[in-house]
Amino acid sequence: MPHRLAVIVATPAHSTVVGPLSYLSELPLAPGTLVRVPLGRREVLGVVWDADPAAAPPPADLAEKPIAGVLEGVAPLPAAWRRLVGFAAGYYQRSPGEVALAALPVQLRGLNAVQLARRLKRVAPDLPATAQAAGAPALTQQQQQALAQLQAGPGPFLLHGATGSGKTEVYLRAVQDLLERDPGAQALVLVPEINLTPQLQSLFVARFGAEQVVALHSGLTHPQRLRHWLAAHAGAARIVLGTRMGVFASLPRLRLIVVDEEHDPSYKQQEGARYSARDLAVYRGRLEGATVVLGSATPSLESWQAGERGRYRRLAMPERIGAGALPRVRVVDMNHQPKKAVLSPPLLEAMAERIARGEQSMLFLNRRGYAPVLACTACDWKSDCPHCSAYRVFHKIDRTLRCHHCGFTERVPRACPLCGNLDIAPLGRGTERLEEHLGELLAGVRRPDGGAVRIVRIDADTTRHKGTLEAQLAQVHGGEVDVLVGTQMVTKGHDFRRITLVAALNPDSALFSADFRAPERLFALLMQAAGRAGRDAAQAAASEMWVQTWHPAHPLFAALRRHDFAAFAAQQLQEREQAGMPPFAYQALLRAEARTQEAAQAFLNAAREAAPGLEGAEHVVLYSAVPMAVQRVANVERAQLLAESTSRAALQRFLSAWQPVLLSLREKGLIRWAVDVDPLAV
DNA sequence: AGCACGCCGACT
DNA sequence: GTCGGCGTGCTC
Repeated sequence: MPHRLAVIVATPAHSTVVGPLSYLSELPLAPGTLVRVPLGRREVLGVVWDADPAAAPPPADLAEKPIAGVLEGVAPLPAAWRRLVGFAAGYYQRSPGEVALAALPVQLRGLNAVQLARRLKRVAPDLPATAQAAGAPALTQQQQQALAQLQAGPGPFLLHGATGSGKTEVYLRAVQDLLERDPGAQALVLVPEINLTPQLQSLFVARFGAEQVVALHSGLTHPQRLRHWLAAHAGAARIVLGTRMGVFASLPRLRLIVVDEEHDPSYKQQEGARYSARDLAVYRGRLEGATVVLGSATPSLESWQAGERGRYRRLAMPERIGAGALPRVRVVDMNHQPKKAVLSPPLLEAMAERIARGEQSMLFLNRRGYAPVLACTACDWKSDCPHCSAYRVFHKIDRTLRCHHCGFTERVPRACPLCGNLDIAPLGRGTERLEEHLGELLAGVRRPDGGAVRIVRIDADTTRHKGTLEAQLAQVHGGEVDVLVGTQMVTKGHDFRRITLVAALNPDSALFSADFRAPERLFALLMQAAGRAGRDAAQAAASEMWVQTWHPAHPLFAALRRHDFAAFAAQQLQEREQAGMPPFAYQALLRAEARTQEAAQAFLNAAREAAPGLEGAEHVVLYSAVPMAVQRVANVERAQLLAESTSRAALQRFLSAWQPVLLSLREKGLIRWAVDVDPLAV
């Protein structure tokens, strides 16, 4: 008598196939076993799932097929991993199959038994971990205290450490301590961006040896990804460094999870299953009895509030290592500067002084390209994207107009396409134009060796090719650059020792944004940027962070001047509480994409009308359907509807009850829809 | 998601 | 007369 198996496969969330599929097998197979199963006319990878005793038996007329095969040599995925996937699928309203299969290396799908056996042989042997204490610096007192509390346990911990306070060393020591106590244990260290993995990896490899450490992120080739994944899954790799996808790594002996820069929005996946790797890390830690450390100089208000409430234990490291003071913050009131000045005279003067002394400055402007819009001076033509409700950005370097939403690119027209006027002008400025402008402004300034000022720009455009970011960073570190111009990309993580002046040119839009999280992000960005300056203790005293603003009296700047995150957080949390916003309320967005805005909104309105009476609905407020901020992208109209509740559990119950209703509401013209739980931008 | 089937425009 | 556009529909 063949055995009946529940198997999950990569079915998308809104397919009519919900829940695990039922297959037959000659042999009983443990949950977590990787299998190949026939699906339609294809054969796909699946995971044997835990049988749900409450599930209805499959219908009598269902012709169950036998599985096609088992992936031999790969141990079944552990129960804790399956529970994590099951939780994530439920919480973020997707199918377990979609979550699970997205978390597995794609090569598992394609390899036959022989190829897989060959790959398995290459996975590093299961050696006990050996911490090489060599090269470990002595800990400061505050680092020792943080570490002692971590070891005393349970957590989760929120490590609130100023930039330069040595959080990374605390992570390294926590891992070292873990491996010394338990040579088979595994640690997972997450960072927000793939760019930050190489430097972290070299630190960990230097401390623990290359054979202990593997990376898991989207920048790996398929064979690398498989090899690293298998090493973690087999327990051979003791330390896994990864981006948000790493939270789903299979780690049979996971004991420690570090989420560095926990406030970073990159931890929230923005497509498919829209999970928060930080939140799942906390859940996973509880599930597996692993210590969780969330680290940041500017924690998310969600995490900070959890600290206030005692749900997270806060560890404070307010001081920079060495004598390094935090840079002095200088707020320039643009109301008192010459009209149209992009760089205020005092800032320009301060930069010129640094250049003359052989020091580096860094300017950041959150807008790449030359100018965000090109406009005709005679009529009202502007460089709209024909496919999106957005302007195309002028890139002077190749004389193109590029849409940053859909990628549509054209040569800049010689004349206005509407009226034929030859005079079309850039409006506003991006990093490209700033770089050019700066070259003119600093043309008369000389370096100590009498040479001209050297400016380098770092943004997504200059680093498109592999290796260029590293090369540009090396230029900065090597002192071959006097002024660094860039987007927020340069403010993250990179340790520039020679920079003594950092300036934010145009941060005001975030102060009055419709997005209630904009001030939080701006404060984090400015604190992060300030942290770039004065890393070298010898120069720290003279380091400065400049901010140009039209609203110098804004409380955000007062807190920034004092480097006082706690004061800023308290003020923001008070505002959020009064307005009933997260973390004092829980949100979910229903997003719809359709051929027409009407069709998108019709779906959302129907969904809203179907809500009353559903479980949890009495505790959930549904707002009106509205077009998204960028209403049309690549000729697809987008709209969304906000659901909000003061009870996370009620919101969850409601979303689960809503899902089947949404499935039945497919309007014509509707392309796709998705639920985004705990959205970052509303 | 794939991968089918299924009905209407420009080509060998 | 076919090749092929992508609009619905199904997969244990």
